[in-house]
Amino acid sequence: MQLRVVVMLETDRSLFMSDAPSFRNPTAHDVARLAGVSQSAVSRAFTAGASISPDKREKIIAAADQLGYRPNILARSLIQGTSKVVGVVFGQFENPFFAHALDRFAEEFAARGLRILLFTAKTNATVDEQVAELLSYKVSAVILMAVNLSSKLAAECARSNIPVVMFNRTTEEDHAAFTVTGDNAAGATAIARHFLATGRKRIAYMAGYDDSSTSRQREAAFFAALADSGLPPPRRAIGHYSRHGAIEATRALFASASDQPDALFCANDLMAIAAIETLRAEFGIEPGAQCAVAGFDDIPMASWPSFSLTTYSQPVADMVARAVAFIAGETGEEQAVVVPGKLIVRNSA
Amino acid sequence: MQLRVVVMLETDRSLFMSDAPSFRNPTAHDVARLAGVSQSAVSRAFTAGASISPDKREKIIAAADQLGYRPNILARSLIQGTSKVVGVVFGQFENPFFAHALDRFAEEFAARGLRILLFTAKTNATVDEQVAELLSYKVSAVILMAVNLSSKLAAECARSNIPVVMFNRTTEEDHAAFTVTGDNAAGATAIARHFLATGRKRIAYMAGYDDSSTSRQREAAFFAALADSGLPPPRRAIGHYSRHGAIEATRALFASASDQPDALFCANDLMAIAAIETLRAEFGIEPGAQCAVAGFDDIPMASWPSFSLTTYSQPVADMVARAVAFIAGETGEEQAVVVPGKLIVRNSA
DNA sequence: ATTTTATTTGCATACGTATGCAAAAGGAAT
DNA sequence: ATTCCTTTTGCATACGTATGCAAATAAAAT
Repeated sequence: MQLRVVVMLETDRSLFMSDAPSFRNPTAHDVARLAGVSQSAVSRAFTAGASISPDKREKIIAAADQLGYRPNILARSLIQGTSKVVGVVFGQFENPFFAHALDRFAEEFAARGLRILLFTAKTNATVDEQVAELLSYKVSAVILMAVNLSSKLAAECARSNIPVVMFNRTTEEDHAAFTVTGDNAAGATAIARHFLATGRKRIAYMAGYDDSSTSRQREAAFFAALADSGLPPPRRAIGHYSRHGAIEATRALFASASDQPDALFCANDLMAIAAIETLRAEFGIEPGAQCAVAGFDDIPMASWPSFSLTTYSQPVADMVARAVAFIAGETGEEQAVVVPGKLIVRNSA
Repeated sequence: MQLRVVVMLETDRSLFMSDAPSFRNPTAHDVARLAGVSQSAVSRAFTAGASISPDKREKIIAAADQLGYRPNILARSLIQGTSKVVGVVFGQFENPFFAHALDRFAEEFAARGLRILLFTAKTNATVDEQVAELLSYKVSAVILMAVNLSSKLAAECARSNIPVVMFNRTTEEDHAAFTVTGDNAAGATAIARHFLATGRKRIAYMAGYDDSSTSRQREAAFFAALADSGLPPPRRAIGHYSRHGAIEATRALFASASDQPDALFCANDLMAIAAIETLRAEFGIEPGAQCAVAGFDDIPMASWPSFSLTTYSQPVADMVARAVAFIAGETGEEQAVVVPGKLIVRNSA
């Protein structure tokens, strides 16, 4: 009677064990044993273009299916010294422009058998850490979306032969990274001319961040175009590329009831839309007539009837395609690609 | 003299090597050699809580810095049989609800030293492939956002001891996955009661997908609540959880000028906002008065003045926290978590 | 000074796959 | 039948790290 109890305990434990963390996935050796071949053959059966006879491959695949075998990508990457993974450092979830770009990247990468290892960085300070860790993963490329990388880490990437792409940002350092942006100068100039052509005089600019190349380039070209026409430098506020920041910036710009701007160029659409809503809700200003509002990006929301935002487009799909082409080595020597967009005039200006 | 030349050639070659594609990153062995210790010691110096004296660790870290050494995570994961990576399968980039959730996941994971391997799946058919590949990466968990997994693959994950979380979806199969959702039934019921309390009679429902548990649950509860009050089953259209689909669905529901609904419940906010805009732009209907519109999620956009959408909230941060807690093993035996939200009444209904 | 105990260290091996190399097998050509 | 060429196959090793184990060292207790 007592023995019986002991046996039950034993059984119980072994059942537990097979369910427990110690479960071992089948390896290429297991498959090889079952199929009566060598481990090398199994490896070749799962490697496109490897030298193996069709019938043997078939036999191996059958054995693999039976065991539920699946090659361990970590082991493969360890040998090959590189993984089919691209590191993406992402900052701005709030902005649909980047969400869309991430979506496009995912799709383009998938078509090339690449995966995305996603890192998020709220501050530029953390970007370096993230990229450093990406190196440990032997990623085959790094994409920085709307964040800046220190030249120290850019150099480290270069040393490890890992291409770095800055998406929608540029860098002063030469050869630190491949950059792909929209045409910030042309876009800002087009917006400025449009404002001037429609008789705007009291013009304001809402920046993103002061340390963002994108915002600085748009600002510089915008200011220059206005100066060319003899206008004074526009009033200016910083919206931090966020809705919340843009609302505050709008309040600041329009606080003085006696001297409100009659045109506002925001460094991106997200902020421009926030400005439009704030003007309507808090100042009773309907954008388009009394005050023109323009953005940058042409995110899908810009065309929604509620906003009908005049903006300069950044062709996300093209930009992503250029970045991916660079990573795939399908491109020349150029280090900075500028993808042209176009002025899209809607009701807001 | 000649020896000297040879030495220079040697130097030259090694310099060349370090620049060329075949550049080899320093390994733990290199660091060990430089620091005069064993490779094991290097490994221990980089492993928290490992047995190593403080001064030796210091010496090793110094040598590592000098060489630019960084542990190869692939090798580590290979030995340990698991990587600090969580696979996320993501479908809906268009919907800010999921973008926000992804952001929260990224942050919670980062705090626990976990990384995200991102897969996108436009169709449910591809989800199985993606998850299968995730298994090859020895991820420590799988998160499915707004997609369904076949029970076959769920079983395979279970066999490999990889926890699976379905975010904002449920499954009929027992123990196939941990599911975390908002309170679809309570939410839909609350919306229905709100419609009834405000005297709505010709009520319509816009579904997401027919095979989405979320949409089905909301629909069932909504229909049941209306039936309880003796109303006929609402008119119904499918919006595919997309803006485009929702616009078409709205047109279909309001096509007959003689018999337009006076209330519309959309399975999520994204569609509800599209409906609001379509009603305004194409039917001259201002939501709130002539026709009530309600959504589900309470995405940030719902509170924007342009929409002021009545909705039932899904607390993203809580939902994500529950999912992460499950993965981290900080939770009990429950298989399905329902996080309550609340009815948020704004101007649209 | 000696024993006991705790801590640190290196050795050796394992993780699961890819791949250079040489042997074997299969075909083609003579 | 023999040679030659092509394809297939297995052996052995390497990738870079973690870890059990025993030896060595340090610290504590007697």
